[in-house]
Amino acid sequence: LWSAPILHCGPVFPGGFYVTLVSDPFDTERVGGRGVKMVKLSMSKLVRGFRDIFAPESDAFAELEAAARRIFKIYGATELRIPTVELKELFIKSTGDTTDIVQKEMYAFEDGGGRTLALRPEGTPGVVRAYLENNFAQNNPVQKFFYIGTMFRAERPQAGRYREFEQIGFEYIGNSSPYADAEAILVLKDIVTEFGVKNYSVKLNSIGCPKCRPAYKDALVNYLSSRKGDMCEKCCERLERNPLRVLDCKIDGAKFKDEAPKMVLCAECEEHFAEVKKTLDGRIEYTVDTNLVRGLDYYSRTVFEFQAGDMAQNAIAGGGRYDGLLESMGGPSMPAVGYAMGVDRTILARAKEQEVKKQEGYFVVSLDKTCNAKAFEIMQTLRAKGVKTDGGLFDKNLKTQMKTADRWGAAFAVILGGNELAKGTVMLKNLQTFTQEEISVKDLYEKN
RNA sequence: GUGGCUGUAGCUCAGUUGGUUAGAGCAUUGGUUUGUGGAGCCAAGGGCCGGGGGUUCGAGUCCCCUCAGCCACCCCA
Repeated sequence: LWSAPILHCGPVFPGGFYVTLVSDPFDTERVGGRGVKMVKLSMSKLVRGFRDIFAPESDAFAELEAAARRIFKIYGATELRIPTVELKELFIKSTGDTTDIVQKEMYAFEDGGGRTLALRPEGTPGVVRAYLENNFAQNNPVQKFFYIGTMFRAERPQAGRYREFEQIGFEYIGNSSPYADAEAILVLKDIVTEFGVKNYSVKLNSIGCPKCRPAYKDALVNYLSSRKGDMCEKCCERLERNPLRVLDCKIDGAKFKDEAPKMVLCAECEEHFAEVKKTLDGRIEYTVDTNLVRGLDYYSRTVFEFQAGDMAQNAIAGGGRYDGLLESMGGPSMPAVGYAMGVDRTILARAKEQEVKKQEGYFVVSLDKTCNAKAFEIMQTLRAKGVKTDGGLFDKNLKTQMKTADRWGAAFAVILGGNELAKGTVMLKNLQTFTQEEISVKDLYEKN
């Protein structure tokens, strides 16, 4: 018993106390005998990096998800719902065992059956696993999937960076054509536009394939090793794990940029990239950024990133081609391209652009008890017509009801008092222009 | 994960070299002698001063620990 962890037992007593067994029998605070302690019940707290999302932010989530579903449907993509938990090794194999995501940000745990599982840190591995496991490669190889769900990474939280965050992802499997790359980028653009983000920029690059990248990587590592003395500590680490990142270093990356060997794409990659750019020209504004590198191991050829906002976490979406991933996971050789969009960051980007609160619908006000029944009837009739209608605070005074109408964002107040009730009319007040008119209830219904 | 800043009412913030019962604005609730909100007036409610420990006659204030948020790094969406 004494080695057991703290056990809660028994009911909560008045004053918010409950009895608990503690593992240390010599606990000095014990009150009820050996190892038994009265503890003040404390309000459960939100876990760091996790959060509650209320309206209007929760509305924005629903809006973006709806916009994405509309656009994906137009592009012929189908929704794939993947599980939140996978075997940990899936992420090690696919995301890459050198990435920070796998090395230190995964929520991994052992379940009761001795399996080592992990909360998904990204969606692509699950989608690919589902594709392979259900043998799409044989039966119906070309697939356009999208998914919507929250991901988990144990990073230090910051604005636009949470430990549980939502991503909307797109994976186009089985098409090696540069048009597939363009399609992935354009479907993303259409969603961002549909949702209403205006100020964003698109960065594009090609990081080559297993034919041309290793040669470049070797040349770069060679060069950088010779310059190790000029590098910051962190870059020396980067040199081991992800040498391309050294050129991005804010401390002294610029020193090497000009001298460092340049990426030379092989003929096939060059042609592919040229075709992608040609297809995008005139359809989307973008800039080629030869320093754009993805942090995940599986990318090849085309990589891209959508950026918006002024904070450090300005990447609202990122992705690229991953032709080698399926084969490296034990599947057939199968090309693929995809991306993930950070829902929170996209919403944040739009919120900074527009702060106008929109007013819509009716708020029904009743001035005294004799009018309440009729007022409620008006509310339900408008609702039956599909019009956003609120109200019902009939016990409150007029001032409070009007204030509430304003606060809840109604466009019109429908005011019903004894005079109107007798005549079968209402006062219809436009809350934006301050004007009002008396109209019959019948007219009110017919307007909607 | 590393470094810096912050934490007092629902929100934004005052709070003096440590000293009575911790304040303001906005918000909320009620009233304004009975029908009009987004700047009228009057009144009221609302505080584990993030949490724990220490120093002291006395801590919102000083010290230590801890939790959380923000910023930068790191990384990524």
